Amino acid sequence: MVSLPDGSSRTLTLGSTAYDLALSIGSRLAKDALAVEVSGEQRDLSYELHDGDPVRIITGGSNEGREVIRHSTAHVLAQAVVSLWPGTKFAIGPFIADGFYYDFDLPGGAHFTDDDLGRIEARMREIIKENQPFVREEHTFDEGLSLFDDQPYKTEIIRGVRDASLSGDDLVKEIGLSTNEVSAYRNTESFVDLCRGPHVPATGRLGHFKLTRVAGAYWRGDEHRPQLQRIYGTAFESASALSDYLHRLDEAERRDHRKIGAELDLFHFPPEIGGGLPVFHPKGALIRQTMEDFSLSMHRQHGYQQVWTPHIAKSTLFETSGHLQWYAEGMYPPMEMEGATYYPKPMNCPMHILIYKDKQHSYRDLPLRFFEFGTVYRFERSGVLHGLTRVRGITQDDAHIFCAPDQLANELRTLLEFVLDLLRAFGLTEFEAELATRPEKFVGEQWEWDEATDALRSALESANIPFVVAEGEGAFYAPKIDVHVRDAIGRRWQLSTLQVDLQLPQRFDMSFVGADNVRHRPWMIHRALFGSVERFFGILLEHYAGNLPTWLAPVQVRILSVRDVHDSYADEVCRVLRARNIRVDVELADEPLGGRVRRAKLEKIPYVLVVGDADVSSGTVGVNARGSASPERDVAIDTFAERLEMEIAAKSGPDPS
RNA sequence: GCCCCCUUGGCGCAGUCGGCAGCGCGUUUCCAUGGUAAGGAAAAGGUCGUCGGUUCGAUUCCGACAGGGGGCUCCA
Repeated sequence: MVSLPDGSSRTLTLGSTAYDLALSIGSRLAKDALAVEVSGEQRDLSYELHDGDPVRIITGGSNEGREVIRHSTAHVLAQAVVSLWPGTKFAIGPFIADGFYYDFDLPGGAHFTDDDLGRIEARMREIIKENQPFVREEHTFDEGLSLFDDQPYKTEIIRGVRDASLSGDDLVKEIGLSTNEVSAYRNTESFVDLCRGPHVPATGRLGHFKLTRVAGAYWRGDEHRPQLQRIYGTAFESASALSDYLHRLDEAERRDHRKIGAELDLFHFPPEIGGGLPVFHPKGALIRQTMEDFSLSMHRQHGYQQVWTPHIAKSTLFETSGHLQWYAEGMYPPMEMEGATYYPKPMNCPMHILIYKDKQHSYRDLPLRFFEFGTVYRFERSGVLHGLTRVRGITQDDAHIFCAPDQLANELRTLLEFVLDLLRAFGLTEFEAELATRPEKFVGEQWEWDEATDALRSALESANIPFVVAEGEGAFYAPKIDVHVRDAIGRRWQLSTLQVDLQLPQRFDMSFVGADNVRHRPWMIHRALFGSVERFFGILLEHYAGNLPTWLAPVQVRILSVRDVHDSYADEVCRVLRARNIRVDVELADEPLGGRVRRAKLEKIPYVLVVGDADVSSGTVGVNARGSASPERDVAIDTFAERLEMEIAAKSGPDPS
């Protein structure tokens, strides 16, 4: 007798397997079943059930089902590669968020090329067609070591599991083997792979897969260890689910901010300047300035004072701040000048601290909030640069708040509300936060950490957004909150960071005079809301697929005259709108209307106004809004302008399309 | 930095099994006067990323380098 998730139970004959159970419920379920969860542990369908087991059948459409499919497909990939490159050492092949990968060490140091993917896929399809069973084998550690004695990566894993098992470490679970023996899955006489399982019953259950790319990847992610050849792929339960996924990839490609940036003439990366150093063209600069202006006005409303600091400073400043000690590999190399050594600044905080320290502060001054669009330079290895989301010259919307310790909690609470308000104004509405707490190696006093962490936690609780605690993920000097957002197609981006700094005030010997007429140490909050202006710009372009809301659009309105006799009226409408600070341009009648409308649409301009005979005589315009199915005729100019002004003030519309 | 891929007019791409290169968009000019996603014609525009090698001859084959892209690592 076993129990099912719906509360019912079923009686089976002794020795029945999970597959027998599925079959007893329905032949359809038996056909869809891939694996089973028994007492919270995933098992194969061939698993023999025991009396009283709580059982849940795993089918293809679920996340767990897909994990099983992907993991099993990874094994097929490994078998295919081993058969095509005899002598290959294979490492690990897990499922990942949207697919799976497998890492290989090819004989003679060979490398995969893109062309190999097709050959490997073809071999995989043969293996699937053969409908090879996945047969689970359980071995002692010693048996495992001899079974895989020609597979050094496998034996390394087995030894790791054995040692962890002996020490009772959690690592055992992490690697995926949960008892003091090892399990393996055999597909054929010659192909067997170390694995926790579960797997689909046979390769015939697979087939909706695609290999996507090849990459180099270091064994265990350690660049000092051998570089392996990785193949990425994905797999689904059905052809339609696979094709939906491939469409989502196309959608992400369509939204790529680098592509949109080129199409809309917003920015580019001149090789003459250097990798990761963008230039913003007039339209891109306008968008960026609009973002920054709005941010600055919000900061002023929230009690921030704007400051300005230089781009380079003497090495002694970064010695005091500790950057040269802790962050040197992220810094640009130094410049020598008149006997002193200068560095481009990697962060703005030391300079803001110097502004604070220029005079003595009373508790009455606090909190002090210094804000700056500070451009910092960080050395990023060439391989990690990626459009605007990963650059070497970064403009942070950076501020440092200096407060008395008893002000911290309140300051963080209002700050977090501010963060969310600002992001919402940019159309981002789904937030998830991460609270990173004290790591094992830390500086400072335990009570300081506890107090700062509690203040961060209570800010999160009062902001009412979902958050997870990342135990031990904080920097060595401070706990922090990272705010993540989901964009229009559900991708997650890390944006804002709020960090309570317990160290810099001390390193710079900062102080304020308290009500007790004694000097105290202020606490400091680092915070950036966009994170980096460049990165945020790129994320917004992807979120909106280039269809920026009217307040951000570089050209808000384009006016088209129907025929050349309407040109002067078009100019007149342009003057009227421009006088109301609306960003508008005109394209006169030098080609047919359809072509000009099309071009304006491709430029993703929010409103296209068409003016012809009827409009000239009655002072109206035809309004073609981005995303609307049909244009609106005979709208009075003032009516349109007022509507537009309201929309700009509300930072809304028109709908993207 | 490491692995894989890419580099042909402003942009997107063909192509040359080695014999001095083609399309579409865009640009310019002329014609067309067109009420909502491409009107027509003509012209201009490329030392095929750079340097070296093989060859009678290289944009094509080989090598190095540079730039870009996808990953690894790291992070905003």
